[in-house]
Amino acid sequence: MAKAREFDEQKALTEAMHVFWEKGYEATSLSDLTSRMGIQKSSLYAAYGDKLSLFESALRTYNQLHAKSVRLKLNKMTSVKTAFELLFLEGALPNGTHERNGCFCINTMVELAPHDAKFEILTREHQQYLAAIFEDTLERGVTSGEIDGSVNCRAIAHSLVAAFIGITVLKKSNPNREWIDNCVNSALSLLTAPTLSNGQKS
Amino acid sequence: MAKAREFDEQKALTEAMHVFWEKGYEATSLSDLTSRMGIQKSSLYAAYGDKLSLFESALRTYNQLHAKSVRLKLNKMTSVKTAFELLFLEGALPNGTHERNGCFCINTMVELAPHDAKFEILTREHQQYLAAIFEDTLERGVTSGEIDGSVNCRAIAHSLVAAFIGITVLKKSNPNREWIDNCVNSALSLLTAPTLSNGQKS
DNA sequence: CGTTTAATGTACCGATCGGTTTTTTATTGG
DNA sequence: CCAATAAAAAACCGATCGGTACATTAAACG
Repeated sequence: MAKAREFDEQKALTEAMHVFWEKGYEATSLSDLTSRMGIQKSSLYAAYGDKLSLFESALRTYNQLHAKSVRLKLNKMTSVKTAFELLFLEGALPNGTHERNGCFCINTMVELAPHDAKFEILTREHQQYLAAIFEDTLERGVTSGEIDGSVNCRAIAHSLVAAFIGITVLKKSNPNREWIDNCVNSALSLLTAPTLSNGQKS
Repeated sequence: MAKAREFDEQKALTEAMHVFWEKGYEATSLSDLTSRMGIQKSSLYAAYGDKLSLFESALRTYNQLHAKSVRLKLNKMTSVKTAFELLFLEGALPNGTHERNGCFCINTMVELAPHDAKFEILTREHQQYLAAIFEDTLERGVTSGEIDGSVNCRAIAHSLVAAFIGITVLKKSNPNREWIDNCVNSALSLLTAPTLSNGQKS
């Protein structure tokens, strides 16, 4: 046997996640990473492979944390509507991170998904996962009677995911508060005012 | 007097726009630009300044083309609802560009707006401009009787902009067709089913 | 304790980055 | 036809890029 790894692999990965999250893939240099992770380049390559595969690991870490955070946030409130309202207004930052960073997965959808099939898939799967969480939450609302049972929960979940993306990205341009409130209200209206065009499959 | 510029300044700028649009700011190198623009580095710097200011010019060009394209698309159809449906499904690519590129302005909101105040402002102003176009279109629908006169056109326009962003970004992960259709239907439902939560200011 | 073995620190790699300087070319006005 | 002038081409710049090779250190086992 030989030396054991001196640094906490998961902790350093979390640091990498924050760097990539803040700056994006291209704008992040190896020295950005090593300084924030507190390790040397050789250790980085030994533990995580090259820059792109480290990025992938960082994104997978984020997606897990994010999904857990979203699930928690939605389950915390008894009112489904209030839960979504909070989620949309605040986002779901795994830790107390700067709001301007937005969502790491969304950022990656924009930067890498169009040019790399691996990230197209990875980001799509996360959106599908979020949609499933949303759908579960909506069905909880149906069960509790808060939401009309005639609505198509899956279709609404799909729309809420897109609304979440739209609001998250829009926030990056620092629009006024009223704008965001309007968007949130419209999104929430989907679960109180089912129209014919929404309740049925195609 | 001396030599006149040999290349078409506006045409080369349009080429630069397409490169930045496809690859983003960081991933685009000067040689990417010069080869696509058909000019040398010295000409580039003389005509447009450094990389960042060329990017800014390219984005401004895009925003103008995009706004014009959106306006045209919305005014082409007599039915406001159909017009928005087409816009949301197809986006508004100034020329026959690859759909996966999405919207250059949205891409910039994600990549640069959080780190550069100039682009935060520039992208926000474009969203505001789009919202104004949307609002005009909605009011046209109210005038024609297609849309209920009690709706808050500005609030709905705000929401439609966010929905547009959400759908455009979501598309980059290549979701199934049903998903997009659900999102479009939900967005359109905003202009047929005004709920109380949406019709009033705060 | 000493050897093995892997993790770390350091020096290094060619390539390319954004940007500038210098040289060449061409055009226009006198 | 000839300066004057500016555009275009090409050579050049230090810095940094992602990635690697090698030397050093230290821990676990016999």
